[in-house]
Amino acid sequence: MRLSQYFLPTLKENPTEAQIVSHRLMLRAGMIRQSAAGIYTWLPMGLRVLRNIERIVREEMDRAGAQEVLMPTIQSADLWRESGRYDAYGKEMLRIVDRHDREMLYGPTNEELITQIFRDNVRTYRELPRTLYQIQLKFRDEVRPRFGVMRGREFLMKDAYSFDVDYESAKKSYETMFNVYFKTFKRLGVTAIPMRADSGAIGGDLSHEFHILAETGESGVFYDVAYDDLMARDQVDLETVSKLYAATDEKHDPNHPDAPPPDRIRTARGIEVGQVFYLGTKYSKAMNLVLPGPDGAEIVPEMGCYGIGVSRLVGAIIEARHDDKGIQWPESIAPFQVGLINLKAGDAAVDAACEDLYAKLPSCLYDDRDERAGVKFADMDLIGLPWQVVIGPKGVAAGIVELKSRATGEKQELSVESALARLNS
RNA sequence: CGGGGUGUAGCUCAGCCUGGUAGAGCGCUAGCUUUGGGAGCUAGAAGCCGGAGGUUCGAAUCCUCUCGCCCCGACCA
Repeated sequence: MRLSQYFLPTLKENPTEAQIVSHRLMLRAGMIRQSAAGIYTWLPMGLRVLRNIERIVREEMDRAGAQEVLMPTIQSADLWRESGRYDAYGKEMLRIVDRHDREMLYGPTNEELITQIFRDNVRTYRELPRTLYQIQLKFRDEVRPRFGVMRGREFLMKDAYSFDVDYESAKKSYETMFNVYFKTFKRLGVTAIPMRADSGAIGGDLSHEFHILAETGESGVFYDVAYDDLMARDQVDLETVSKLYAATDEKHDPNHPDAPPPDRIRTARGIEVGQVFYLGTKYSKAMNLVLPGPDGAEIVPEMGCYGIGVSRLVGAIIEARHDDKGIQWPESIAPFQVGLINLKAGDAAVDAACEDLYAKLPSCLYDDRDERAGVKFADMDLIGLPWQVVIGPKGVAAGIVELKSRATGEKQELSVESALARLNS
């Protein structure tokens, strides 16, 4: 993509509406624009990141055997009356009346809908276990939206639902998802520690929250130092993790039987980006999801639900990865892998060298604008692509380009060939 | 939902107290000069001063109401 053609409205100054760093950077880097309190438009740069996160989430869910569906955002109130949540949910639920005076709502979550789908379309326990998921917009009418995309009212969420014949099987589904989360966050380039959690309004008992560690996190977290090693692994099992202590400030109890001695507790701040719940039969029972079981007797499937705040992750990852100049994207979700800076647009030799390299880089944002060098460096640092290639008249004359890592700031001068080899490896 | 702010040009803000008909910096447009870390000069364009009432000869400024947005708290992916 040529920057001269790209819709990328960057800002030099911080908009007053944004108070925290990820929100500021997302506005300044031209990723989002606010359209109403807690409601955002995703501009091309932001959308690329959002899609990349989605892609990784989707790949890991699919790999674990979950199947993607897409449920509507607007649902009928009657469905929610079946579970009793239409009245229980409160003002966070956005309620709508259609032209026929039917009561509708914009879904804040989807247990009811997915349970209905199962009830209406599954005939026997032999079809279990199944895990379905979707990546869809949700709406929760927060009293006080804030922190940009991290605490919006409209947000993009991956929500998954598992159905099993019994508790043992449900626990396996839970563990599978637990591992999916572990791998997903790892691929996203952040450390997300699973903490024992309350199950909140959704209900159930077995539950973990995944918190990304970031200095600006909303809640304080306390965890066993053993997590440092654990997080470096490729896979974890639930048994191991269940024994390790990790809690947010509201649940933290130094006297808890599992709590390690004080010198083995790490204190940090965290942003919740995912949660896994074992729901039991709360919804299946309430909504009369009943299947013929192995011995002919009826069974009520055991459910689990698993959420990842996809849009929130964009902000959360920025909170975890930035410096005073801008964002530092992990390669896995970067909107482009390389930013190519032409220091003298209009100079035949420099243009030719840039065009040549641009053609050979599959994921490259080429700053071909007629701007001063300082502007280009500043914008490139702000948007945070993992690699920068700088080409100017001096370098071209000497047959070299400069390669810079955004995250480490490390620069090296290389021939075009070795720069290409480095970037394409 | 309680408490506190704030709304003036695309962005950041001054002007308001003490009414007299709109300002700065950055950005934008054009020209010249510059050109390896957010350039300089010159000339421009750009605002129903959030909205509605009221007071007044006259309102960005004073009064009333209203809407938006932000912050703290309670609540949450």
